[in-house]
Amino acid sequence: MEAKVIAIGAHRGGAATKERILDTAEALFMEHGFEATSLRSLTAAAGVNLAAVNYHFGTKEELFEAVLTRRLDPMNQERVELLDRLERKAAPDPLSCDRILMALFVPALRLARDPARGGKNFLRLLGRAYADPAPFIRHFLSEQYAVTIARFKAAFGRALPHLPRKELSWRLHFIMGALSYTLAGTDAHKIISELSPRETNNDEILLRRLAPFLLAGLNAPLPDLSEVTREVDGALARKR
Amino acid sequence: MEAKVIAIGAHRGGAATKERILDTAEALFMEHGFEATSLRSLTAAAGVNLAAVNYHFGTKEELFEAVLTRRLDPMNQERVELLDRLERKAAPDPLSCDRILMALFVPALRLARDPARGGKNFLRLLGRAYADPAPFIRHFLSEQYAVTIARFKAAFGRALPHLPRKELSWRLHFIMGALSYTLAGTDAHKIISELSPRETNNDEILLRRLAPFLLAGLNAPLPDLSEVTREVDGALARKR
DNA sequence: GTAAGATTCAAACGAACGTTTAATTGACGC
DNA sequence: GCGTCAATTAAACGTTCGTTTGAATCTTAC
Repeated sequence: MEAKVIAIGAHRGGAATKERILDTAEALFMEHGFEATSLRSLTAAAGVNLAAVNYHFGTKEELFEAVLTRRLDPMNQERVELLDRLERKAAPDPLSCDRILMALFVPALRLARDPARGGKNFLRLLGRAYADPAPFIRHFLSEQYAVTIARFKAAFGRALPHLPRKELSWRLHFIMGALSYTLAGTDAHKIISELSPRETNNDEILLRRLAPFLLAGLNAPLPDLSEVTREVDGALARKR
Repeated sequence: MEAKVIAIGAHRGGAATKERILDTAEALFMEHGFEATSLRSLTAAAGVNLAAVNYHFGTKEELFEAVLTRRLDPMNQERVELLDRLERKAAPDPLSCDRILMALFVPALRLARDPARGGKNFLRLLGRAYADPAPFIRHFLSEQYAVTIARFKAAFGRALPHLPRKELSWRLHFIMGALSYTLAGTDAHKIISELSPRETNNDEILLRRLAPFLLAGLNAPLPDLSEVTREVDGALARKR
């Protein structure tokens, strides 16, 4: 009898407008970024009053954080739970890299597939947020991800015992880069080449292409840092 | 006798203020992004009049494009020239992947090393620009890169004849993602883990770590797309 | 039915934005 | 020395921004 009260029209249960704001914000922040999205266009698109954002969320920044938290918290929780489950199943052997990657990708796929949870929009927004220079976004994301990333890093460390921890940190960084860049790409693909929209919009095919690529990168031979400047300098000297 | 006239003070040769604007814009756009950088703070930091930007560059967007073009054009030209030279040296054999990657990285390294050409600032700005949702930036970058990317894609295609062209397109996309994300990361590293500033600021070590990672990814086995939904669905079903 | 509280609304706030204008300044060829 | 033109300057343009306000409206419990 509570859910029945919540209707489409205004003035009927504040939760409706609050969610309409979140949904619209998710789409507009994804499309134009944080700075370029005005509260006026946002509230107009959501069909709510201009003051509604400040009333329900406080400030524009807090709205942005609410948009991220709504999807990110459950997704990261799923990731860790899946990782735990897979690790228990593999015990006492350490979990293999490809299964760890799966624990990282599958919850993201679940989210991308579920239109009720924002579908593809949110992953794109997340990818964009990673590259946003705004300090409050960076702080927020690093806090949100700290625990999850540490957990996955430990798992990768067990799967790749020969890999120095510093090298592992870097490769995790590369993985997050390729992942967020790929997920963020709406028309970014155009920069690279002729990929049909049907290809670029299918997040599942995308991640199944990305996984082997990253897996091979994780198992790559260690870089030779002894002669750091030699060969490069050679190429440079040959130029001038 | 012409260079002598150009002095520090105002009113002496317009080229001075024009470059001071470009340098300052490079730094501020890198730090705060395009939207969040106001022409007022920019011109104040550069020590020039507010109207100077519009006078010399037309609009704020044209200024941004000028900032990018100044470094990007020579860098991409270097890349293609280096690629041509290496290919001629390897002929009639096709150039190996690691050398193609070198042709991609070395000019970027040269730029990052040269303080007179903006140093590290510009690569960070470029990485950020790749993820910026502003349409004019995306159009600009895709036009700027179209020729260069196509040239490198052809080279990779010869080095990896067994790789389907579509798969190659994706892997090039992943490479650009890891590259731009890595270069863009000022404090983005904090999200991942404990990497000392000395590590994160040394672009040379960075790229020498990135190269083997990407090289392995390029040579990864083909993804199995036949059972696209099977295993993933299994993991999903196990969840609920 | 009415009081209390939550929500919506129109309107306005002051500040900051990108851009334009008109006047001023300096350099340079004649 | 003077006219020409490029460059700089201070001021203002109109617009848009995020946020706040106080009244109006709806919901809910008694």
